[in-house]
Amino acid sequence: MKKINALESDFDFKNCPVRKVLDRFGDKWSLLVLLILGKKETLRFNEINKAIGSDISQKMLTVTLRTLEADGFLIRTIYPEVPPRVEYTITNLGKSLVPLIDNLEQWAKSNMSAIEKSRDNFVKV
Amino acid sequence: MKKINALESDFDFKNCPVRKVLDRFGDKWSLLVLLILGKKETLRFNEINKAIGSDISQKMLTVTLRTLEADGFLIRTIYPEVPPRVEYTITNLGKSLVPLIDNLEQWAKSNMSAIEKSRDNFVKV
DNA sequence: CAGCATCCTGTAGGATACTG
DNA sequence: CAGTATCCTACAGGATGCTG
Repeated sequence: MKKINALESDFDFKNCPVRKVLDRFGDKWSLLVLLILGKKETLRFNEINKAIGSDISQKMLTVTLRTLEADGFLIRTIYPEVPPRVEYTITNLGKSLVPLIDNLEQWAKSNMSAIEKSRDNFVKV
Repeated sequence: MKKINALESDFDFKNCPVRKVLDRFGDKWSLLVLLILGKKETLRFNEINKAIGSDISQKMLTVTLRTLEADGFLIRTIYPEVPPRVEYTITNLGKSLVPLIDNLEQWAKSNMSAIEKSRDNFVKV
C-alpha cells in the first residue's frame, strides 16, 4: 500500500490533521454531546440523553461519553449513591472545540439549503 | 408532549446544521479532495488521484467527485478527446469551506497529540 | 484516461434484555 | 440511575475486471 519512491508527492493520510479530526468527530454523536455540554457545563447521563432526544441509543451514548472522556474532552464523576449519580463535565479542551463547531454551524446555515437544492437538481438531470 | 425546559426537549436531529455538515463531510474523502482542489483550482482525475496517493480506490474517488459536483462544490468539464480528459474545478462555494478546514487543521495541530496521549493513558488504566 | 459494474467485507450503530 | 451484554443489520468503502 505504501509507495517507496515519492516522485509524485503522496498525501500523508495517517498524519493529516484534518483527517484525524474527522476520524474522531465524524461519528454520529460526539460533536453533538460536546455542544450540549458546552452550554450546560455539567450534566448527568439521563440529562444528556434527554437533551439529545430519542434518537440515540443508550449504548451509543455510553460509548460516545467514554470516548470523549478517554480523549480528555470531558470528566466523568461517579457519586457512590443509591441510585447512582454520574456527572459529565466538559474540560477546557472540550470547550476549545465549541467555537469551531459554531463556525461550522454558521457556514451550514448560510449554505446548506443551496447545496441541497443543487443536489436535487443534479439528480433530476 | 409538552416541553418543560430546553434540556428536556428533543433535539431536532434532522435539521441540525452541524449534523448536516457532518453527514456530508464526515465521509473519508470529500474534505480532502476539496482541500487539494482549493490549492490547485483545476485538476484532472488522475492528478487528484495521485495527489491523494494510493490510499483511495478509483471507485471512491469517482463517487466523491460526483457527490461534490452534485452539491455544487466543483464543476466537472469533459473534453471530448481521445483519450478523454476530464477536469475538476472548485467553485466559490467549495472555496468558502477552505478557511473552515484550515481552522480545523490548526486546532488539530495544536491539540491532537495531547488527545492521543490522553487516549493511550486511558486505555492503560 | 476516466470511468462503470460487481462482488465482498468490516464495522458503526440500533434493538432488546438484564443489573448493581 | 446508569449502565452491561448480545445480537443483528445497513451501508461505506475496498478489490477486481471490463470499456468507450
